[in-house]
Amino acid sequence: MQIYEELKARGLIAQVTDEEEIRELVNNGKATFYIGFDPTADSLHVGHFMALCLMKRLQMAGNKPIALLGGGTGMVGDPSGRSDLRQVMTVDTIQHNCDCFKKQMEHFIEFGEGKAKMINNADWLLKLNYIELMREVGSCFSVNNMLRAECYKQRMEKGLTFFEFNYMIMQAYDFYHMYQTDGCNMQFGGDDQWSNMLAGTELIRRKLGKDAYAMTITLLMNSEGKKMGKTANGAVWLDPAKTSPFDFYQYWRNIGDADVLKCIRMLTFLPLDEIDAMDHWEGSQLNRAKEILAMELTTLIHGTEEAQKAEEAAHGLFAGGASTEHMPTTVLGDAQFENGTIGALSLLVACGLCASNGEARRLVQQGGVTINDKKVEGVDAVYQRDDFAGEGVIVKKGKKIFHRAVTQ
RNA sequence: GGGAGAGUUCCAGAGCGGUCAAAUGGGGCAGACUGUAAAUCUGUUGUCUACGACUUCGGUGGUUCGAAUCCACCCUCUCCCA
Repeated sequence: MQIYEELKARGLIAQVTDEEEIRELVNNGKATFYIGFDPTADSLHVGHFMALCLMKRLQMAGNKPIALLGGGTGMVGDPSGRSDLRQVMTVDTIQHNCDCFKKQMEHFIEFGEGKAKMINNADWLLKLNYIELMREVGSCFSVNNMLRAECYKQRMEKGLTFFEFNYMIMQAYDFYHMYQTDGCNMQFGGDDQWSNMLAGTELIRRKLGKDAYAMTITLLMNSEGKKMGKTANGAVWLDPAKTSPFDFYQYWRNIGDADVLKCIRMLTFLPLDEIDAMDHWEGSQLNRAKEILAMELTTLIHGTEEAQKAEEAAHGLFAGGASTEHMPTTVLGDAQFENGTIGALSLLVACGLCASNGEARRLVQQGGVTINDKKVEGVDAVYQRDDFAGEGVIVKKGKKIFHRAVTQ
């Protein structure tokens, strides 16, 4: 099976500008393609990971990848599909985030001579002169068309500033620029980027009279139509300091039945026939598929060793006989103890399991806290300092959240 | 530039002088059920030294015994006209 067919079979391809041409280019290793990453945070997330996987797959098929850091476009911020204005980032933040992205990307993709290339659009965008830019490309954009673009729909109701409106032009300019400097003839990106990407192929056609292509990756949505890779507390990050390997593993382990196979197909490198075999699994058997998904992904992101630790920890906790080894841990200092004891509520807050004393109180009253395998019966429960020595104390919030507290 | 309207707790959105820590829905958290799933049902959802106290309704000042609610100015946003 050739690469294009494989991508299609995995459900990764959302939209393409010219299927025949793209198939031809990609399958024969003739594409030089770029994917843009705007430095909106100090870590990559699952969406970026999908893009990086795509990059890797296409690279293995002989195509030349360019990872484009959005040091310039990040100065503006993409309004696509958003209902409100993005927080405008400071120059320092953008630089910091770019550095973080760069470091993480190097784990997944090999950069260097003859391999993948990494460039930053700050290198050309920041130098642009307003009047010159307008004279060069301004006449190639129809405001009427831009306003019709799907990505601005939501903003037409709440208002779109001229500042953000320009984002599309910046992104189009990137493609136009790299087409000339790097022979970049294709752009990939999330499906929400479709309008911006078309703006680029259109600009190249108008300015240079040449054809360039664009293809979007299906956005990872769950069966309820919500973007995956997000929790109530924010994204599922690739940086272990922001989302621990254990939490990362658990996110995928806890995925809904309806979404398991789709995720395995889109996110893992398992052979398709193996995945098709799982397609018949039903009911609680799907739990096995969830374990496979969680294990595969955690391995890809954090390495075999971390993945195994996460799996062991999960097995330990849910199959009884909790292993405290890989559990998130809080070290309690002297200040937290009063006369050698600490109250249950303070303990919950100290471990970061509750945001406030009141929340902890509620939780205990509702019977949601277990400490050292014993349900906490009252809000005035107290623990001795000695209890925390050695292995420490296991605090369990609800059914799935385990935390360990120790003394120094 | 002119005119109209809006800013309420995580979000949407009621409230229009005391009975407001603020209806309702969503989301979150917990309990029951279960397969570490989904659906469903129940409770809960500002803070605290907790049957009481304290701080919140864009900002600042004012009227009043009393303000999310009234007035003034300011800021932000939306809509209509140019």
